[in-house]
This record gives sequence, structure tokens and C-alpha cells, in this order.
Amino acid sequence: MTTSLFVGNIAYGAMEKEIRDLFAQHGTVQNVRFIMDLRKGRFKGYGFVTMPNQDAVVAVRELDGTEFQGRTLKVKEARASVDADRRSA
DNA sequence: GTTGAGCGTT
Repeated sequence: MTTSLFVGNIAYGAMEKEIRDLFAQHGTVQNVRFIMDLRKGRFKGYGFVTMPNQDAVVAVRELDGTEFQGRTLKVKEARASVDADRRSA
């Protein structure tokens, strides 16, 4: 039972570890995926965090709109979710 | 050598 969260407006200098640690403060982080530009290999500035459904809801509520490394984070349930685990959130 | 709304690499 996990939910994929879309995380946007991440600072270009941020690291997956920092996002994972940030989300871990509000729940159990199952996985963190930073989206890189496959052509240039640069960070696109957004990523996805997978958490248990209940923790994901809390994380969105607690982290969406908050500041992270000078940028206002955008946290929301992912749309193009490869995982169909948004059933019991 | 850059940038700033969005929905992803196995």
C-alpha cells in the first residue's frame, strides 16, 4: 500500500537523500526518485516520493508549500502513477 | 557554462 507523490520546485542543488530525510520526518519513505534529463543528465527539478498511503497524505499536508533550500516545495499525489496504489488513501 | 512549470529512468 503505497502512494507516489509528485514533488516539484526542488532546488537544483538538492539531493535525494535530503528529500528522503525531509519526508521521513512525517512518515516512512519507501522510495525517492529524482527525475534527470536523460539527454544532458541534469536534474529536472522535480521528483517522486513513494510512501505508505497514510504517511503520504500526512507528508503532502505537512510539506506542500513549505520551504526547502530556498524554494517552496510542491508536493502532491502523482498523476501518471505507474503504481495503482491510490485506492485506500 | 543556461533554467523553474510540471507528472518519472530499471
